[in-house]
Amino acid sequence: MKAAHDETGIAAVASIIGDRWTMLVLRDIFRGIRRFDELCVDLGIARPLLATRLKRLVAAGIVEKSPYQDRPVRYDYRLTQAGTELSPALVALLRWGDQWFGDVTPTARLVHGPCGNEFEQAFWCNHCRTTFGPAGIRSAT
Amino acid sequence: MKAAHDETGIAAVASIIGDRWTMLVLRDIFRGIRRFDELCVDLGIARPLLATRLKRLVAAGIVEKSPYQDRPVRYDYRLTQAGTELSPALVALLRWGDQWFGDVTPTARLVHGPCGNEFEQAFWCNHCRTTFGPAGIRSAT
DNA sequence: CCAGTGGGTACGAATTTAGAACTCACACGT
DNA sequence: ACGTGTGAGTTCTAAATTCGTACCCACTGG
Repeated sequence: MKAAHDETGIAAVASIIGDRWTMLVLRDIFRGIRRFDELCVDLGIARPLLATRLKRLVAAGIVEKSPYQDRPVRYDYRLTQAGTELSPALVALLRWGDQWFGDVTPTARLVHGPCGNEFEQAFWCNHCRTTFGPAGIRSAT
Repeated sequence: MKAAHDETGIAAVASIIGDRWTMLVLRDIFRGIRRFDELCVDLGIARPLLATRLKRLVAAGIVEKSPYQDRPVRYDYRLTQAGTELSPALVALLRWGDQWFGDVTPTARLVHGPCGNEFEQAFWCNHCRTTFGPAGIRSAT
């Protein structure tokens, strides 16, 4: 893990969620699955791997571990603000995955909290006052 | 690589971009770096790894390899439609990474093609006719 | 005709991953 | 008081991946 030199944003992102499980763990926490064993079962991940993934996410400040009861002390994992703000990315990945690689069942149904309806995701140009899709992007060196 | 059973969208996504390099490769292609050697140098990735990553991406239908000259035949790699439609996710990840983990230099400046200005990314609820951020999302089981 | 460039392969060494089994603390039923 | 169950992990080993160096091939320009 030498990822400490070229910390250009995505490099950091890649070093955090760049493995086969972390993204899935995040999706599950995002979906409301918060307990160690539940995650373990739902993902079919081996326990040691889940443990290291969670530890890494906690260290990165993306999820936090908090006790949800004492007398046996039990913890759950929930998103921090940084974690919550990952949702645009998660949503985009999720939809893209469902669109191009999903078989039948969509991964999760996400809705607009206040009204309960499905929503879209788009780019918005403040200058042109218009929304646009992937094709409208250009990279300005 | 057993990822063929629970193909629930992100599982597929995770099995494709779920390693430390693929996302970075994608970012670079997205940014306009298209040739093997350029990618190799820009990323600091070992050649064999880049080769397998590219092969995987081609197999997944995300990038395609096309000759940009013959007499020596030389190829470049460019995004397919599926690849292009990954951009919302890439943009979201990129911005999130820059915001929470970037040092100073943003990864890339992306602008709205027609006007050249920076843009935003948001969720849009068609029912409420309003845009909203991460906090407005709820998972409907 | 031979050094240089672009685009890769082949092959071990080092690191990760996967999974089964084990631990520990407490709670509950009897 | 005793055994069983549960949540949340840790330890240990074999198998798979990753990395890096070194090598190969086609072609071209001098």
